Amino acid sequence: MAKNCNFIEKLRELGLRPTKQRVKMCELLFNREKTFHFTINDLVKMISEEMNEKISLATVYNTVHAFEKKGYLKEISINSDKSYFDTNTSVHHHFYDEDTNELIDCDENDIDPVNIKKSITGKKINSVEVLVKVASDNQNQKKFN
Amino acid sequence: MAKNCNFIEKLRELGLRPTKQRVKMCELLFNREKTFHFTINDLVKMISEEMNEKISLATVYNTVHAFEKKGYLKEISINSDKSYFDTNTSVHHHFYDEDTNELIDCDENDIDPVNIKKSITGKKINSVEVLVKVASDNQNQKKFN
DNA sequence: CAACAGTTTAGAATTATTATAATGTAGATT
DNA sequence: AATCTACATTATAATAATTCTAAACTGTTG
Repeated sequence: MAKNCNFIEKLRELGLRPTKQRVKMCELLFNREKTFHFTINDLVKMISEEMNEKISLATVYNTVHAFEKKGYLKEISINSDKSYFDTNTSVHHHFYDEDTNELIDCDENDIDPVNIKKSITGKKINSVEVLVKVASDNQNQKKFN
Repeated sequence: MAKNCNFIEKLRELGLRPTKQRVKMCELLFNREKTFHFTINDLVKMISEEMNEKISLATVYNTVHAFEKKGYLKEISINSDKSYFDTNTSVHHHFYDEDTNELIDCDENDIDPVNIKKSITGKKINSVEVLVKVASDNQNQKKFN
C-alpha cells in the first residue's frame, strides 16, 4: 500500500468500507518503511497504546482476515501456538530465532533459488518457501548437570 | 523405532514406563513401513477405531508430547489452525496440497540442497526446511460467476 | 436525509490445549 | 506375593485463541 495516509481511497478500491477502525489499522500496519510481523495480540496492544477509543477484538480479527483475503497480509505458520501475520506478502524466506522467537525476513539474495526436481501431476506450484531455524551457538558452553 | 512389536523395551530405554496406553500408541504410530502425518484428532480417532477401551484425551496429548520430547515425533506447522505431527523426525522437506490439505514428504532427491548465503552472528543453523505449496492447475478452467 | 447493506460490538460459543486432583498401576522393596 | 511409591491415567475444569451471534451503528446511495 501507499506510504501516505490516504487509505480511505485504497480501502474503497478494495471494496472495503473505510470505517475509522479499518483506516486506523491501515495506518498502523502499512504506513511504515519496512514490512513487519505481528500476532493478533501484538496488534491489539498496538491499537490500545495508540488510540483512546478501543477496537473490538472481533473487529481486529475480521479486519486482519479481510486484509489477508485481499492479499495485503499473509499468514505465517512457524509454530503451532502462535499465528503470525506478515505485511510482506511476497513469497519470501525466513530465519526463525528459536531463542527469541523472532522471525526475520530474508531478501532475495540471502538464499539461492531452490531447485525442485519433483512434480505432482495436475498440480502447479504456488509457492516455495524456506524456513531456516537458528539458535545460539552454545557448543563451547558447559553444563553443570 | 523398530518394525517389530517390542515397544515395551524401547519405552523403558527412553525412561518412559510402558503402560498399555503408550504401547498401543507406539503400535499405531511406529509399527508401519512408512512414516506419516497426523493431528491429535486423527490419532484419537484411530485409537477409538482400533481399541475397545478408550484412551483419555489428556493421555494422548501427554504421550504425543513425551514422544516428541524424546525425538520420536516432530511437530509441523503448515497452517495455524491445524497442528500436525510427523513420525519422520529427520530434517526434510514437504509438499502441501492446498486443495486437499494433504502433506507429502519429500525425500532427499526431490529438492537440491538449499544454499544459504546469510548468516547471523552468534547463531548456528539448526534446520533448513522447504515448504512447497501446490494446488490444482485450473488455469484453463472457466468460471460462471 | 432516509434507507439499506455492510460493519462493529460485547458477549456467548466453540475449539484446541493444558492444568488439576483423585485414582490407578508398573516396578522396586520387602 | 503383599506392599510401597513414584509415575501415569483419567475425567473434568480451566485457559486461550478464535469464531459466531444478534443488536446497534455507520458509510454510501439515491
